[in-house]
Amino acid sequence: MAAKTISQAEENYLKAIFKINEKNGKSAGNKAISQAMQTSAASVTDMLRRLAKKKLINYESHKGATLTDTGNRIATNLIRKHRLWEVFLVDKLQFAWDEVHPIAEELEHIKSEKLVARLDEFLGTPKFDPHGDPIPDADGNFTFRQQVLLSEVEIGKKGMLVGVQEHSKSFLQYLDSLELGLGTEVEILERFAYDDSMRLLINAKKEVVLSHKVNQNLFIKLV
Amino acid sequence: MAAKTISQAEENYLKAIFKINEKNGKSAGNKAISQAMQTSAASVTDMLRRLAKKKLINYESHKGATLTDTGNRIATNLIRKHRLWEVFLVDKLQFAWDEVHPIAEELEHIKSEKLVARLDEFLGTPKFDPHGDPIPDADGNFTFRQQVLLSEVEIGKKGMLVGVQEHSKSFLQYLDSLELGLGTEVEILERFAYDDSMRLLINAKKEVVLSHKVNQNLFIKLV
DNA sequence: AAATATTTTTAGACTAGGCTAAAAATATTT
DNA sequence: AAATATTTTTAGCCTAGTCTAAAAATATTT
Ligand SMILES: [Mn+2]
Ligand SMILES: [Mn+2]
Ligand SMILES: [Mn+2]
Ligand SMILES: [Mn+2]
Repeated sequence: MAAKTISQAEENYLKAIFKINEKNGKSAGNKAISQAMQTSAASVTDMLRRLAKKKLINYESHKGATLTDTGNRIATNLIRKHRLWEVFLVDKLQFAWDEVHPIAEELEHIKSEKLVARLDEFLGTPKFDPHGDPIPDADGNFTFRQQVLLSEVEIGKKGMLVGVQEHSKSFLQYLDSLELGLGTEVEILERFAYDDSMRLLINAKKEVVLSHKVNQNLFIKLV
Repeated sequence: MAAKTISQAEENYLKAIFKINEKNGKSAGNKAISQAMQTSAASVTDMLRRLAKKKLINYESHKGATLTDTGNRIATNLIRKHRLWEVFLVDKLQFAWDEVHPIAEELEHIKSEKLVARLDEFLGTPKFDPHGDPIPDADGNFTFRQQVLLSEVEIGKKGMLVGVQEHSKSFLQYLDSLELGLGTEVEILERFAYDDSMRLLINAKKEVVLSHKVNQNLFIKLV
C-alpha cells in the first residue's frame, strides 16, 4: 500500500530532516533544513507542504517538521543504502573514505529492495560504514556502539578510533596524513589546558598533537 | 570545456536516439523516439530542440535527429555503464538475466568516471553483458563478434548461443524454461518449411523445437 | 494529381522544484 | 514592554519535462 512515487529531491529532504531531528532531538526548522539542503527558505516551505500532503512528515506552519512512521522508514532505508554503497566502494572498488560520499549520495536513490538485500549479503552484512557510522538493518534498527569523543577522554586512557563526526574531504584527508584511520590505537599522553589540544601515541609507535577541533570529531572506543 | 550538466531525461533520449540511428541506419524520427521513450510526440519535439541547443544532436524540423560527436560519446558511455552494471548484478549479486535491465536503467546515470573505471576492472573488463551485447571500452569502441541469427543457419550446422535480440522478461524466461542460456551449444537438426520453425539439439543431449519468432531473436556463433 | 493517411509541430496547460524580495510571525535584547 | 533580530511564509517568477488537441507538413494511395 501507499506506493506513491517519491522523487530524489523528496528523498534527500527526508534524510536531512531525519538527521536534524536526530541531532537536535526536536522538530527540524526551516533554517536548518535549508542549510542542510543548500536551498532557499522559500523552497523548503514548499517542499515541507508537499511532504506533509504525502504524509511523510508532520508539519505545522512555523513549527518545523518531524517524520511520520512512513517518512522515518524511507529515511532510514536511504541511510542504509547510502552506507552499504559506501562500503561497496571502499571494500570492493578500493575507493578512499574521503571520495565515497558524493557517489553514495546518488547510489542511495536506486530503487530495488532486492538490490539492497543482495548488496548487503555480498558485502557480508557490514554493521558500520567506512566512516564508522552504523548501518541500519532491513528493519531499520541501528547497532549502537559504546563510544566517546576523543576530547572527553582522560589522560592515560587507551582506546581505538572507531568513527568520525565530520565527514568533510579535508578533515578525512588530514587524518590520512597523520595515518589516523579507523582501527588506529590511541593513548592519551597529555592534554594542554591552554587550547585543549592533546598529545597522543598512535599505534604504540608515533606521537601526534591534535587540536580541540579535531578531538571533538573523533569517536573512540575505550579498551 | 563543454561541461554542461545533462539530466537523466536527456541521457535517456540520447540513448534512444543512438539505438534508433544504429538500427535504422538513418536519422531518428519523432515517432520512433516517442515510441522508444513512451512519451508524446509533442514532448519529443520539445526535447529535440533542447538537445539541439546543447549541441548534443543534429536536428532540423521534420528531418529527425542524429547524434553529434559529443552526443555520441555520452550515449556510448551510457551503454557502457548500463552493460557493466548488468554484469555486476548477474556475476556478483546473482541476479537473473531477465531482472537486471530496469535496475541498470537507473544505475547507468550515476556520474563518476572513476566509478566506471573501477567497476570495469573489478568485473575483469568484460566484453559482453549478460544478454551477449558488446560493452564499449572507455574510448567508445565496441567489440564486434561474428554471429548470425539462428533463423539463418542451415541444417546440420553447429554453433553456440551468444546473444539475444529481444530483451523482454517473457522471452528471457521462456529461454530459461528451455535451458537455453548464453553458451548453450546448438545443432540444427531440421527446419519445417511450413512455419520456419526448427528442431535443434542443445548441449548434445536435449531436443527442442523453436518457432521462427524465437529463431529470429537468437544470435549464434558457428563452430 | 488528388485524396487520404501519417508524422511532426504548435499552442496552451500542468506539476515539480527551484529562485528573489517582501511581509508576517516568532525570538531575543535592551 | 518595546525595540530589534531572526525565522518563516507569501507572492510572483522561472525552467524542465510532461500532456492534449489542433494545425501544418510530409508520405502514401488511389
Ligand atoms: Mn542523495
Ligand atoms: Mn558514511
Ligand atoms: Mn536510464
Ligand atoms: Mn543488456
